[in-house]
Parts: sequence; C-alpha cells; structure tokens
Amino acid sequence: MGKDNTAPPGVLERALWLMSQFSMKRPRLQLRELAELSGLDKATALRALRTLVEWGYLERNSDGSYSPGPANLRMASIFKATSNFISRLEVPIASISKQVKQTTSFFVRSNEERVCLARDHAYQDFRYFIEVGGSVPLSEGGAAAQLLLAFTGPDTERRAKTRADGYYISRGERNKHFASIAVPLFESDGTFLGAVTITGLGVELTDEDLIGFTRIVHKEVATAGFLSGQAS
Amino acid sequence: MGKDNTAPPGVLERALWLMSQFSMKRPRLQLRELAELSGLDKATALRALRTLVEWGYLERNSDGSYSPGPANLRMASIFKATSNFISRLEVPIASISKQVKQTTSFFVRSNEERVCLARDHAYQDFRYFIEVGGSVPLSEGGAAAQLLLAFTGPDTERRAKTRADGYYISRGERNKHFASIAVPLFESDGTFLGAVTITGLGVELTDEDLIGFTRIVHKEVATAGFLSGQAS
DNA sequence: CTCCTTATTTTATTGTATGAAATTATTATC
DNA sequence: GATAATAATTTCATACAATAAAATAAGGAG
Repeated sequence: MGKDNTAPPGVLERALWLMSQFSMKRPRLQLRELAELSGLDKATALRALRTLVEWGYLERNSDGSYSPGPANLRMASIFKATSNFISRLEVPIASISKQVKQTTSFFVRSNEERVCLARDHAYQDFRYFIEVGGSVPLSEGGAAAQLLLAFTGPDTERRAKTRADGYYISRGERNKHFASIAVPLFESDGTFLGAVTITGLGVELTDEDLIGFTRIVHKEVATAGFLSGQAS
Repeated sequence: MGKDNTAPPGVLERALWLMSQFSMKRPRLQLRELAELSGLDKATALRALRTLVEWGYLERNSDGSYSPGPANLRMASIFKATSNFISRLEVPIASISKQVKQTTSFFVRSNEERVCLARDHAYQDFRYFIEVGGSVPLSEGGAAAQLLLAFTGPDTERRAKTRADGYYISRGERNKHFASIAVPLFESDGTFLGAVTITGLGVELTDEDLIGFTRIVHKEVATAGFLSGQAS
C-alpha cells in the first residue's frame, strides 16, 4: 500500500504527478512533503509548483503550504457543462435510485482514484457518502473501485470473473454497514465509461436484491443510449 | 481584444496555456484549433494534449476533439473543501445579499478570467448569472473585471482612481439592463483576494444606492475577519 | 543567540522538448 | 468509388529547457 514513489519523466507529467498528491485527506502540502511523496527533487518540485500557482491550479497558503486553486473550479465547471455523460446520466441515475430506493452513483477512474460524477441520494440523506466531484483512492477498495480495476487495471483471474459476471458486490469493504453492487457502463459502441453503483445498508439488502437491481440499471441506462452488464 | 497568440516557453506552461484556451463558449476544441489559438506547433500541442488526457485533465471526444476531463472535478472538489475564503465568505455573502436584496457574488482573478467562487441570488432567481465556478474573460469587462484589473493589472490612471475610491460601478457594461458595484476584498493582513460584487436591475438602482451598499459589505465581511474598501 | 528545519537560488551538465517535413487517417467532393 | 482536401500522427536531428547537488537564505524553536 506504499505510495509509488517513482516520478515520471518530463516537467508536465511531473507537475500532474504533483497535483495527484493532493486529496481530500491531504489537501494542504508543503514543499518538503510534496518532494517526499512525489520522489522529486525539492528544486524540481518548486519550479513546477510555482508555475502551477501562477496559473491558479494551486495556491500558496499563508503558512507556505500548497493547495488546489480556483482554476480547477473553472475547468470543472466547463467539464460539467460539456461532459456528455453527466447530462445523459442524470435522468437514468435518478430513475434507478427512485426504483431501488437506494443511493445510486456513477464513478469514473481518474488515474489512481475513482471520481464521483453523478449521484442521487434517493429519499435517504446519509451525510456519509462523498459528494459529486469527491474522489477516493482505488486502493481503498469498494465495489466501484473493484469494478473500475476489473475494466481498466492489469488483468487477474478475479477481475476476469467480474467482467464476465457484469457486476461486483461488496459488503463492508469500505464501510462495515454498507453493501454495494457496481455495474459497468459502456458507450453504445462498447467503450467502457465507468461504474454505476447502488449502495444501501447491508442488513437490508441480500445479494439477490442487489443482483436484481442490475436489471433496472440495464433498462434505465439503455433509455439514454448506454449499455451496461457484461463486456461485449 | 485580439487573442494573445504568444505561447510561453516550457512544456508545463504550454500545457496550461492550452487548458486556458477552453471556456464555456469554447468547451470543445480540436487539435487544429488548439494549435491555432495557442500559437503552438501541432506536434507540440499534440504531445501535451496526450498527457493531459492520460491524466484526466482533458478528455478526447468521439469526434476527436478535446474537452476538460474529470480530474478537474476532483481538484475542484478539494479546492472547495480547503479554500479558506469560500467557507469564510459564505455567511457574509448571504447576509449582504439578504440586506441589499440583490445578487451578491465573489470573484477572483485566475489568469485572464474572473472566476466566481461564491454567490447568493437573494430572493430573485435570474438564470442570467453565471454559476459558481463559472468564468468570464476579463476582457469582457463588467464591474468585477475592472476591479480585479485595478488591483492585479498594469497600472493606469483610471485604475488608480478605482483603488482610491474602493469601488467600481458599472452600468450596462456587460449587460444592458444590469448595474453592479464591485468592492475589493482583502485578507486581514492586507493581501488582495478578489472582488465582492452586487448586481441588480439598472432601473432600480442609483449610484447612491450602490455606494450605500459598500457600508454593508464592509461591515459583513469584517465579521469574517476580512477587510474591504480602499487599499491600505 | 544558536541550532535545526524548510525554502530558495545558482550553475554546469543532461536530457527532454522542439518543429519541419513526411506519413497516415479521415472526411468531403465530384 | 476515386480524388482531393483537411486533419492527425510519427519521425528525428538540433536546440534549449529541465535537472539536481550544493550553497545560501529564511524561519522557528529552545
């Protein structure tokens, strides 16, 4: 579970690598930490950080530490406005969540994290879930992470099975009390997009319940022109 | 007016320069356009775009064009969670907006754009305004843009006056029917942060009304430990 | 004031970024 | 279906920007 300390070559990749060191849990990092985490030389990191700050992708805090800057908001805003799937998925996600009476989300992989692009909390209002835009390292597991890895990670026997099943069920993997099922979502041409995940209280949901939900997912995403289930 | 076609040196800056070509109005750009807009060689742009896509900051659309990617959402989400001013400003902004019965916003400069970091629509619900995260080129003017330029741009006589006044009023500058006043916001140590802007219908608001609002702004932002008004 | 940590600058050296040209893919036109 | 036209991608010798080690400066703690 150790961080991969091998920095990529080239300034650009190194700068993005530096950005990837920030997370909800570590939103503020100082030069020393960034250099350590990334495995980059202090001077090298400093130069990249400076330009990132200059362009607003990071900002320098009064205590000298760095954290994400407002330029990300600008880009995220454009992303939300253009991303074909965010808009196309909103209706199906809401509809699924209403029918299964559980929280439904959509995750994509962004490097070593899963990012939540859409979510409908159904009638429940757990403050437990991460919000749209929130991200969690894939290494922390959970149904969505396993499914994303099955389709985008190096192949293993288990992952082949997940792809063949067309779903992945997790119980208490990330949180003791919850159970989730993750189903792959494909563009109509078969390209893999991400994971649709339904999450609820473990005690209320049997595996059969969860597997039953997949039919609803298939049906609803189809209305927006997506495919889900087994890889073609 | 005309785009500054001069690309900066260095891969990182050039990549960020490419990112800055995207906007709400031009959310999808193809290689050719990006190369033209940025003044970069096609091959050079292509290399940068590839790594940006690889890291999720851009994505490639089915038609081959590029647009902002999900990684921006991840970073924006961390930004929102840590940005000291977003959380500290929420209460004052809401309170101002309630008292003046007009839409109140907070903008920062991010390169050649102004980005909206907070906004309260008061009781009105104009769909007219850009939303939080939305951005507009500074060149398009408006009270917020003029104020941001007065504090962060090259000095002119007019901008010196704006700084001395501690506000900038615009009427119909960006939209015929609206009038706005922008007031600078400073950290308690005097560092400039951005522009607090109050906007309403021009016919309903005299300059005296707008200037009167500044007292309310001063008072409210002070409760959160900020300064506003003339530069110290 | 002194010691320790972290940030920044400097510089000779290394290595990656560059862009013009050639190639391939894609799309439009006849 | 062939041809032209536009856009995307690859190649490669050269130039220029990135590198990292060391030295210096700045900031805190005791």
